[in-house]
Amino acid sequence: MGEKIVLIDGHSILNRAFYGVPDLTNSEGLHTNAVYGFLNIMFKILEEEKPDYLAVAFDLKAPTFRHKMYAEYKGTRKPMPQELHQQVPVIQDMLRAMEIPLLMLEGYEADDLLGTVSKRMEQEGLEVCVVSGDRDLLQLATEHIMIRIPKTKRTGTEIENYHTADVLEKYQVTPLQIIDLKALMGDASDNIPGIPGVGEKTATKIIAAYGSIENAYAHVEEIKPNKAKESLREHYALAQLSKELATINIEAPLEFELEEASMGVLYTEEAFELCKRLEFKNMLSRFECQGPVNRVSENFRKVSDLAEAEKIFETAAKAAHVGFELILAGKRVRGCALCFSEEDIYFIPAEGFISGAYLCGKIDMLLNETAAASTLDLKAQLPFFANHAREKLYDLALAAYLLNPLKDKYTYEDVAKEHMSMMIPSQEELLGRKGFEGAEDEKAVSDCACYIGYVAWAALEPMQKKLLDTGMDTLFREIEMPLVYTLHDMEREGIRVEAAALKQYGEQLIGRIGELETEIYAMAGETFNINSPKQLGVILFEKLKLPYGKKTKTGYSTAADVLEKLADEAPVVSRILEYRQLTKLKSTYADGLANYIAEDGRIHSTFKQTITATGRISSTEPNLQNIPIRMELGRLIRKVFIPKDGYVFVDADYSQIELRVLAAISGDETLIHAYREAQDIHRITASQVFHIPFDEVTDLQRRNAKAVNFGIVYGISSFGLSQDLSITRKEAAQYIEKYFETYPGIKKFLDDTVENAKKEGYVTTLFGRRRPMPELKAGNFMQRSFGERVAMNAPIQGTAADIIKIAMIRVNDRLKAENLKSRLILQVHDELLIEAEESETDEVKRILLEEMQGAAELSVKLEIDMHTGKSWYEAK
DNA sequence: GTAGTCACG
DNA sequence: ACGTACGTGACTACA
Repeated sequence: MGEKIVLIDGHSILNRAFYGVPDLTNSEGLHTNAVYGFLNIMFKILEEEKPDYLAVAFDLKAPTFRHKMYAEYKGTRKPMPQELHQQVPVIQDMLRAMEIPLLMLEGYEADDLLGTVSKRMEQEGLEVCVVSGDRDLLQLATEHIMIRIPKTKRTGTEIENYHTADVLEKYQVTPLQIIDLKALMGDASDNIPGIPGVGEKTATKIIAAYGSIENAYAHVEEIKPNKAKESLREHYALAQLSKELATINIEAPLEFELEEASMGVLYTEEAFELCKRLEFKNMLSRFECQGPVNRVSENFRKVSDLAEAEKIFETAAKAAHVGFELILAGKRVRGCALCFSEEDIYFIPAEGFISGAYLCGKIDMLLNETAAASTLDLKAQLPFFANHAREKLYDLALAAYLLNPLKDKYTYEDVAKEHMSMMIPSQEELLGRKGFEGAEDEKAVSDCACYIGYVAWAALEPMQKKLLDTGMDTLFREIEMPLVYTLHDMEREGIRVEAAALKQYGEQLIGRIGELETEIYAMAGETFNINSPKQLGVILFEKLKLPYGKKTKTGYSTAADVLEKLADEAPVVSRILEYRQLTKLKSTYADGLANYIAEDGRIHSTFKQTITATGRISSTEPNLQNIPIRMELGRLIRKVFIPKDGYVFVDADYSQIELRVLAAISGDETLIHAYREAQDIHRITASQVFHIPFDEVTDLQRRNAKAVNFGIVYGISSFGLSQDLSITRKEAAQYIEKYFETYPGIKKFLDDTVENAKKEGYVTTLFGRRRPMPELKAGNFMQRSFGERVAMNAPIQGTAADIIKIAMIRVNDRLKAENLKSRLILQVHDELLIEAEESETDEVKRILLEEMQGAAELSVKLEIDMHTGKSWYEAK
């Protein structure tokens, strides 16, 4: 068997991939789906063919000989969409990085280059495989040249293969006759004209019978049907032109050295970096076995001997810095990972003479002795530690979050990839879905732990440097790291919930839900699942023929704002709205929360520090940051949140923190002054914007001003404001214009922020937190506008988040420093809730006021509203 | 697993 | 012309 070469039709496969793979975008806003699909097809072919040589052909922009022959050639072809066009240089860079030669020649199309090279290679005795989405290439098929046409189907990519015989079988003509076929039937996609009145069926019959258009023309009188006969007679010249156009030139003057196409490693460092940038996670795993990266695992050691473990901890304490990770299986310590050099990478399992408690104690000690230590996800490990020095401790998951808050996970393999350019297997790959809890493969457990320890150690230096380079070092050390301990304290404390009262609340809802259900079915004339937007849509908009407003991807929208507009049209609508409200309260709050009440009668939510793009924290299992308050019925839920005996709740929230932050960081004199002057910022805004005396501002004017104030914080748009106020876009635009006239500093700040975001690719908060802004590089209006709003909002929301984080740390620390029994238990973005021992109430209030107000020194004073009560309901 | 909806700041 | 306010998490339905 001779050697084999694979030749790929670059544009054609890229095109096919573009339409076959759903849209993908990396965090820079680069579209990547076509590149991704291309590589997948290429790798699949390479795996199947295992060729000795590989090259990819591309068209150049310059006109080809076909343009000279036929002015309209490809003239009317649909231009490539921008999203695809962007990806052409990207795939070319990728192929170059993989050291695959690109075949390009001015005046020739990729087809011609493929034809030329495949014929030359065939002559040299090679097996040739040409990959294209374009059936034109079939004319090249021979015994030794196989044409492969990938088709994207639901089940994946299937590839049709054609040697001479396959073409004959499928098209009833020889490969070369494919050209004649095209000359008759034309090809819309290639702008080959063809002759009128002849389709695929007739063309095939004619060519099968006469062999070529020339011979067919010689026997034109015999041709049937009549329509084809006339057409051929009349348009023979056109058919000849088409034939020439469709003929692939196999003698292009292309310089091609076979040796350069020799299959190399493909997985070069450069290709790896590019894959990383494009965020091709799956693709990266192909690089896994390459290079030195995985050699670290040769130094992994499992240590089960107590004396040896002692020794390792001793050596670790003297190291420049140490990476560690307590390996947890649910509530059990399964061991610990320790790393302090490229050679010293250990997993110490909690078995035999080594107990979990021993390991926890050793790490606590180690942290007090060591110069610096790093780990991933410190908060998860804190329940197992007693006390240790905090200053030299680095949680690298947090560092990774600060460096790019847009990712959805910050696992060790992710950190390794991002910050060490290293591909290592993930926990799931090593241990399966259950992780350390279920894993029985001892070697895998040890390896996984060692990988974690190694990354915790090795990533510190590059990440520390990046934090310094990005100006986020202080934010990391003084806000995010200390906050870990604060959040852990809050999680451990939890909040007391009266189970019986919660149950009662739920039961009280059931009756009314049942009533509504009956009424809705009666009004609809049938029973259906009211909770199904799909079924509900059918009832409202088809059966009851109500006018539908918005449509969603899948059908009619039945969202509350749509239904509210229909409430007057049919009485069933308001019942549906009420039904929705009540079932929400029942399922999410009454029943939902009950499942989370722990043995101690309290709910311990988890606060997540690495989720939001803006720097806020989030709350899960359950989410205690979205307990109802706006509607009275929902608000009543808060009566079941109560302080423990002898305690009260003290609730403090920042008054309009985001708008104050905006006033301060924009430096707008008028707005800053307004905040110094007046209590009611929305009223004074109305007065200033509408040029009327403060006392004469109507409620409507105040409401409008308030909406504009909110809109500004969200990254204003006339459309959004018009929706909110139910006014026209024009009116909304006028409000905004007047607002900006009144507060020119705000306008300048927002404009500058967007401009700077476009230039730098990110925005920052007052404390240096960054949010990357990939959206702004995107071409389409929708995405770009979204990016602009985000750019305006992120510094505001983010700065407010920074401020309350500072306040939380200080409040929590001070409660402890003053030996108080009162504890911080909740944060709801601009609000802190403290469970205060009754006699400490005044001191707690003082601490809250001082630390919340003092968290940041702004040109606008931060005001705090405070309430106390015997339930969360009362304390608001 | 995704889409739609709705609770909060 | 395009068609959304910014940031989250939980629940239900449905493929």
